[in-house]
Amino acid sequence: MNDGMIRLKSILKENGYKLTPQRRATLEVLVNSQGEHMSTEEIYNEVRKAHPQIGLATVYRTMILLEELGILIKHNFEDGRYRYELSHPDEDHDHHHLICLKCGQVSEVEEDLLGSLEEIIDKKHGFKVVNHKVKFYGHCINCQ
Amino acid sequence: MNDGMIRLKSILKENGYKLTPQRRATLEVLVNSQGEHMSTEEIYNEVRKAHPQIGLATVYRTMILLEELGILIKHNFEDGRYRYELSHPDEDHDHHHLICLKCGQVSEVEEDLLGSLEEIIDKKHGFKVVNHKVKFYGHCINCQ
DNA sequence: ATCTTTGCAAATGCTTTGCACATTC
DNA sequence: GAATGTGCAAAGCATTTGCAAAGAT
Repeated sequence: MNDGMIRLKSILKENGYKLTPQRRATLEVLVNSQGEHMSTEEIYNEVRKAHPQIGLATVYRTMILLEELGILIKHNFEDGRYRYELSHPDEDHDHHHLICLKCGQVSEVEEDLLGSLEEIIDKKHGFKVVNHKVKFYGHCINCQ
Repeated sequence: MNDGMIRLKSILKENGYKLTPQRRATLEVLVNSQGEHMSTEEIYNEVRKAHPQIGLATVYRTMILLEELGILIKHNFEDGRYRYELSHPDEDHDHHHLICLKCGQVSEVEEDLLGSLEEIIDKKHGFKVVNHKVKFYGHCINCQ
């Protein structure tokens, strides 16, 4: 068990959950697919390769759990299913996504740069921002 | 028929669609609920008051059509259904939304202020932004 | 022993579709 | 009268749930 898995296991334990073989297999798929945004069914199909008797409902339940614990970020790219990615423990806010309107490719942006906007939102609306989800739609470098 | 409805009718006509009584009733509900974010079923229930024999499928089909024409903006607030609002013809980008994590209230922000971020995205990624969807999660003024 | 987790199948709930009829140009 | 739009009921499909069995502490 590597460092990352030890960290995840302790998050589960702190919250009263166990690192079962099913959950571990699911986490391993997620760790090995960093940068992708997999749907629950895609994850299930991967997990099954290592763990053939697992049930789809278990993977669904695992996704819900991991999202509640902040281990996963849940995305909606409007294709009829939710997609997930591991959250980065050192990022305090979710990163932004670029979605190409032609080819559908999803890529990521590290820059945050919403500080000044969030300050204005606090001053004008009295709203304290905890997190944000930002998607940019447009044309990627290959599709212009 | 007021100015707004005339504009909407001409958008439909330009694209080869008719302003049927069902579509008009649906648009009227949307015009009269500006600032809200209604689900298709909620809209259907309103439309039925004026137009009792309308079918739910017709409203669903109307939402798809109006979104394709850019008349409606489709939102996902993670409550299991899509919600819609009229797009403002003078806004070139969708406005941002503030979502309270406690009470669920959704409010709107006029400020855009993503110009510099979009410039960086163009320079670094060669990605040409056409539109964006920005949601801020946090605590509204009443829930702090 | 008790509490948690799983697998299976069935249920749920939003949305879409097939089709016959109505309406519009 | 050809194309477009509608209403209804049925189908689709991602996700959730009930429940009995299995596993962990």
